[in-house]
Amino acid sequence: MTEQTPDMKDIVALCKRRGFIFPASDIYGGLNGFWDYGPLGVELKNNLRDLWWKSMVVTPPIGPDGQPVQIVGLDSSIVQNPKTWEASGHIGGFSDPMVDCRETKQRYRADHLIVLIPKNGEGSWISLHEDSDSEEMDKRAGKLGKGRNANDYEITPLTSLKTDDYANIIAPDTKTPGTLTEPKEFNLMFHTYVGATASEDNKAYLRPETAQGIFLNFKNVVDSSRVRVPFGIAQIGKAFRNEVTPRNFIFRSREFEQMEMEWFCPPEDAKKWRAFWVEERKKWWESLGINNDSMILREHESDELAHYAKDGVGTVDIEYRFPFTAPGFGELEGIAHRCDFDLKQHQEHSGQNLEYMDPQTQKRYTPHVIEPAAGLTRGVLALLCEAYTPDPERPSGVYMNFHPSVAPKKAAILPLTAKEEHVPIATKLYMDIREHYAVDLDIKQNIGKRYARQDEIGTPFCFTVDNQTIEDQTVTVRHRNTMKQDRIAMDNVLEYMRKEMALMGS
RNA sequence: GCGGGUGUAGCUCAGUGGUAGAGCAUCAGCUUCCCAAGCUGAGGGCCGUGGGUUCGAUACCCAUCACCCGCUCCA
Repeated sequence: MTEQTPDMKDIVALCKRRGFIFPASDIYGGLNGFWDYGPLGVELKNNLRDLWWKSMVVTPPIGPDGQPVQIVGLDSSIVQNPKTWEASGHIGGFSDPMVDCRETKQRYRADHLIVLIPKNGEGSWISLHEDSDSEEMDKRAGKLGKGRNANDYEITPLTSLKTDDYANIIAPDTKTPGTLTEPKEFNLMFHTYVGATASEDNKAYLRPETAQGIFLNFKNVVDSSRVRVPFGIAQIGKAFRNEVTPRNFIFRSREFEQMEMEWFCPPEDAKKWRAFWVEERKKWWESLGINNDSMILREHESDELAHYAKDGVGTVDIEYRFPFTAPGFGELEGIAHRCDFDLKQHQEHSGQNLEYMDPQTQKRYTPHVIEPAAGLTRGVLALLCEAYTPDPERPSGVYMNFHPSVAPKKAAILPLTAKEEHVPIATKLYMDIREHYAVDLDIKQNIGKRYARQDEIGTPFCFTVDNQTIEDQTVTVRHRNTMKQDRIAMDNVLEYMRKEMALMGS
């Protein structure tokens, strides 16, 4: 690929101009971290959503044993009993106390700072990042403690100190004490109140991930659907995170949509299944037209693993080279080994038995979970970025190279002129095709303008009715990417589309 | 949340202390048998919002909101 990385500004502008994505509550000046999907954006998003559902629930992949794997769907509510989030660790772990340095304007996670307290009680206390090695400690101690070294100090986590002591603490990137602010809580979960009165008793949360709804329903699904481990439960839905800094268009927004599948398997098979799902998921993104070179697999370092994945075989991210991360990559999907953390937690907090009884071996155990969790809205962004293709050679200057399976419109039916003879034929063709595919009928303005418009919204095919159509019932097919034309029988348009779309998809 | 930048038509932008322009888009008419987004015309903005200075603010000052970049964050 020799093409340049497109500029995010141009993509955002096209999204607004053509009705893919608007700032949420635009007429009131927008709202930080929220976006609305316009007429074409919702088509694109729904296409992606439906393709995921199909690949997971309707036609799940063939497993290692040659048989299709078993996955069922679910749609759980956004607001759950708040105990859910205590059990999941989100109430404790999803809020990080932060301290700011007034002098350097740096911000630190309070639980990532350590403090050196002089053993003899004299002099300032020195704070450092917790991962500082002894060399750095000696250096800071020497500089700020007048020649002392780390051995002259006690090491204490900042979080165990009182805020009264902060006046005597030197922030990690300064020389004078007393510049640290007191810790502020950043809870990333939105909360609300259930019922008419607002009080702590009926406080509830908007889910920060869809996954927990699946774990809450594990027992219900097992008891009602004849599934047997290994099997999966899939869910698509909105999730909410009160991000400190929403950034990069829809990449990190406060309201977003996830496509998550929890795959329950025997603990000893976790590794095998993780490898299986990584492979499957990567193939899936490729099948939607995401270039293989634009994606990488990235194994999480042990220190960045989430609390639920600490003891497992690890997490792999499928990352895409977004224009704002290039030449680096940003997360599109994570495949995590959540171990038995969630089921165990919910079993403990709810008092319900969530173990699985294997009908063959008659053994009870808690299944382990492999979780392919993809961002639907991030997927939309990746599709937009991938499709955006500047082309100075054509009138529109740009076209959206969507894979036909995700394109909001699969074809446009165009009478070459607005003359009486062309319009009724085109209209009839449109009425036939729209039963099968999302298509546009566009009559107004000259043909060049209409082709250009379809290029900008990424319509793969245009079928044009002209004078020859009247004589021999054929139409021209104009291809978006090449601008080349063929002529085919009007009766074959549907079949042609089927064939071409399969071809482009392979 | 901090620092810097930006905010003028649907989009990209110009502009001035005396209440606004271009290109593209949109719409209409014309033209057109294939990219000729060609021709003609029209609609559309109290210049992000709220204050202040001023006889007068889109312009200067303050605040606020949104977006962009960098921190921070993203279990």
